[in-house]
Amino acid sequence: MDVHRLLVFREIARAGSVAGAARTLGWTQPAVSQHLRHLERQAGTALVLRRPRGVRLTEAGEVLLRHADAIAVRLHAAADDLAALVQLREGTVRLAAFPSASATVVPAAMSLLGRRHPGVDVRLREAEPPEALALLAAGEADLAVTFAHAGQEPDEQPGLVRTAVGEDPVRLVLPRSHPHAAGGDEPVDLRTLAAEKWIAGCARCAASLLRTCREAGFTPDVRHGTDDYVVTQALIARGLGIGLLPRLALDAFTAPGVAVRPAAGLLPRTLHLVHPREADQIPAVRAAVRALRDTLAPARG
Amino acid sequence: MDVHRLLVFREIARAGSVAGAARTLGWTQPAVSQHLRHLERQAGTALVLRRPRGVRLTEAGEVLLRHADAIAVRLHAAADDLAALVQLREGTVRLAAFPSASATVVPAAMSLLGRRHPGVDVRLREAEPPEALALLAAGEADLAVTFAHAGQEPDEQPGLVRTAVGEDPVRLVLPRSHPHAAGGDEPVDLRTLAAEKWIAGCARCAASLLRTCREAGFTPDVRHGTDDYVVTQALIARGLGIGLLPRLALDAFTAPGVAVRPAAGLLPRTLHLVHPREADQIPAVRAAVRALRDTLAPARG
DNA sequence: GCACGGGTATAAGTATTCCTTTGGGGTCGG
DNA sequence: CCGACCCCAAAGGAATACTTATACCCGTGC
Repeated sequence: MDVHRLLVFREIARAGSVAGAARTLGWTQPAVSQHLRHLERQAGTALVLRRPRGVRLTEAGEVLLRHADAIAVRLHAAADDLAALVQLREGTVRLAAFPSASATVVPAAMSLLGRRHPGVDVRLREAEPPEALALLAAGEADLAVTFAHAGQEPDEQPGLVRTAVGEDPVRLVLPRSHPHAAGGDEPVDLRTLAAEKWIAGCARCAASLLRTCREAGFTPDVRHGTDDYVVTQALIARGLGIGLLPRLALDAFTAPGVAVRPAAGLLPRTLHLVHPREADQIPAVRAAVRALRDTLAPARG
Repeated sequence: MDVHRLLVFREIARAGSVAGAARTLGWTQPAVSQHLRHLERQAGTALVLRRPRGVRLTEAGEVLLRHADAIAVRLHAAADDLAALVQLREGTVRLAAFPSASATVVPAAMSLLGRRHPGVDVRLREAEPPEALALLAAGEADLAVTFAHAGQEPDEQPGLVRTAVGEDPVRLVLPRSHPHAAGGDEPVDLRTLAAEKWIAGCARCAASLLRTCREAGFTPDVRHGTDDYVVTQALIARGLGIGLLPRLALDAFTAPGVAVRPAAGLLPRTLHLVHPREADQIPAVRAAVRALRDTLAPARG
């Protein structure tokens, strides 16, 4: 049972004649006639009776017409649903982002996306970069916002594409009572901090800290470790150490008891958008990427 | 939105991979891959994400799959319904037949058809041949049982095909009190009846009566006219005239007060089945034709 | 009565679509 | 690292689809 022929048959029934169907289809009459013949052969029964002024459906033809109509309706519904997705009148993006982005640029981007495409639904899940990549690989997220510290090769996951969308500068964070707390925008010389106690972040942040200090000529005395930038700042405010934090984290939250200074030799981290290779063919994902990029562009540099 | 591609896509979704769909379809993998590519181009969005061990549907793919499933269901239903009609598990035949056939061979044929194909529904409508042809032409009947007297050209309706299926001999009907009432199977000589009063039937039957008598050398004195073979016999039984009736009418009903004799020179009428030209491509009609033919065959001659 | 205009079908030829073949890239598991 | 399996892209032959050309049938109107 050939579906195309069924739809041609539907036109015949609608027009009441083979020639009429040919006109509405923009074909010649024999083309439609052949379709009808093949369909009748497949069906094993006459579907129409040829009368002087056209054709008239047989019982089998009437039965077939009802099914053909139902199929045509479904086909239109499918096209409509797809159009809604393509034109971003609906759709869902499952987004994974690391905490400090989730608190700053991601909400801003979601808001922008919501203004541009009110029908698109975004579901955010907070995840550190490795977990975010795992979510993508497992098909549980469509798009991830990740970062990599300068000089660190980000793990390349097969099938995922990564695009850099901006840099997040890293700052020195000190207790307010620290001798270097004042000084404004003047870069601090890291070598003057060789004897400090340090607080490190996640594994890759800690590696970046070690590398930076080594290039400054010393090995830091790391006393504490935590992923959480609120915890980090609480420790620092109490004078339990000093640390490095990216600007996004400080934008999200800066504790009253700490001072933030730039320092020479601090390499920024790079922000990335990651998604499955063909996911940029998905309109909602593409729109989310655009919104994130547009939001992050001012943060660049 | 190409329906075939939609059904191929459905196989991809079912199999979970392009290669798997190709296996179930008996095609090569690139064939299926091209269908998918075209479908995605038409849709304007990715429908699947290519993963190491196959593909995974996107949101748009899931939406499309639901519609494709619905279409496939309808398609199977259409095939099933057609099969029921073709295999005569159901179907309707609208039959038109003239009165004496409707009382004799047609019920027998309907019974035979009902035994052969219990699912086929027959609707009988009694109609003299001209009306029966009009019903066929108007599409209100599928098959007609008609007759034509020997030597009469039946009206040829365009688009209808007529097949002779037997002959119905015509008999002389007399009052029981008539001098010729006795005599059994010995043919009566019509010329001995030139002085009788006659009762004629329908227009064409009357014409046949006139022709027969003329060939016998006289013009009949037609006193009464009626289509109805019961009325005809009532008149004859009362001695109001004599007449000719076909055997089918006498099979249906023979009045107690009449005698039936063969006569030399009485030409039989021919029974016909008439239907629209392609209606023999309709299984239920074909089955009804067979049943009628099988029932009429013994009546032949 | 016969040409005309509507409808139908069939036959043959050209186009197009479809599927296969071939070759190559990517990822997983031994 | 190789083999198995998945995917894609490009090119060619085969099948299908549509057109052209022709003929038939029926109702109508000159």
